Amino acid sequence: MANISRPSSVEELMDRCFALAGRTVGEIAARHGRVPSSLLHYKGWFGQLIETELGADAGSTPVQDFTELGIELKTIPLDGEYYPQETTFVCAAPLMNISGITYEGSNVRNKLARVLWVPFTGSRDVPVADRIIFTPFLWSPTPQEDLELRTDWNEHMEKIATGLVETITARDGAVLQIRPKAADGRALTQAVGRDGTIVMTRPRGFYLRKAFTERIIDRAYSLKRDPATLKILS
DNA sequence: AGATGATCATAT
DNA sequence: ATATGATCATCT
Repeated sequence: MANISRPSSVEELMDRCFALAGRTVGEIAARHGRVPSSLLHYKGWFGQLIETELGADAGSTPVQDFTELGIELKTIPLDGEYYPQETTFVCAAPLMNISGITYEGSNVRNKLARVLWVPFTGSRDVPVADRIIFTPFLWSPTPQEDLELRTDWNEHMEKIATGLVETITARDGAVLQIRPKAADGRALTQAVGRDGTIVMTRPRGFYLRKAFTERIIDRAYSLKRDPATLKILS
């Protein structure tokens, strides 16, 4: 596989995106090696494939995928009716040394400031190689969406700051939830405890609820779940 | 059926 | 262990 350079402009990045639109994963992956039959053991495979195709080179460093362009890349699987099939991981939830952190300066705000969404077929009954890449699009939170995110973020961080991490469940947060994010259930990390002490707990991450990303998809594609308008996806 | 909690791969 | 990339699968 030849290396693909970083796109030097948003236009160049989007041109590469449009070249992927409507094509199958099998076609795109042909020059990258074999396509897994299931994503069970390769959960991030598609995301990494698209990163490579678009010229992202951040690797596992903690920066945006396209730093110079200020853009974060997110692939999102859609089910048979074009609804998000999974929640979207945003970033790890800080559980220590959080005094002074504000929503404005948070990782959540930064990551979601400008996102390049790459929707694709997520249905498990469709072979990975046959899945379709829909038209990618750029998104930034509307003032309303930013407020929704801020509200949830503040609520979650207030609990974390006061030693209530363990009381947070995935049911909390209207659009932004907190769930475990680790290799397995044995992974532990430090967190603020009840009396300001340090306790060990499971690492957590911020995730966007499907109802939230569904609105984003709807807006981008002007979707009203009307079969007649679905063709624009491919 | 859909959401919550758990888990999978790789690099550093 | 933490960062990146996420989806799986059990439970309600």
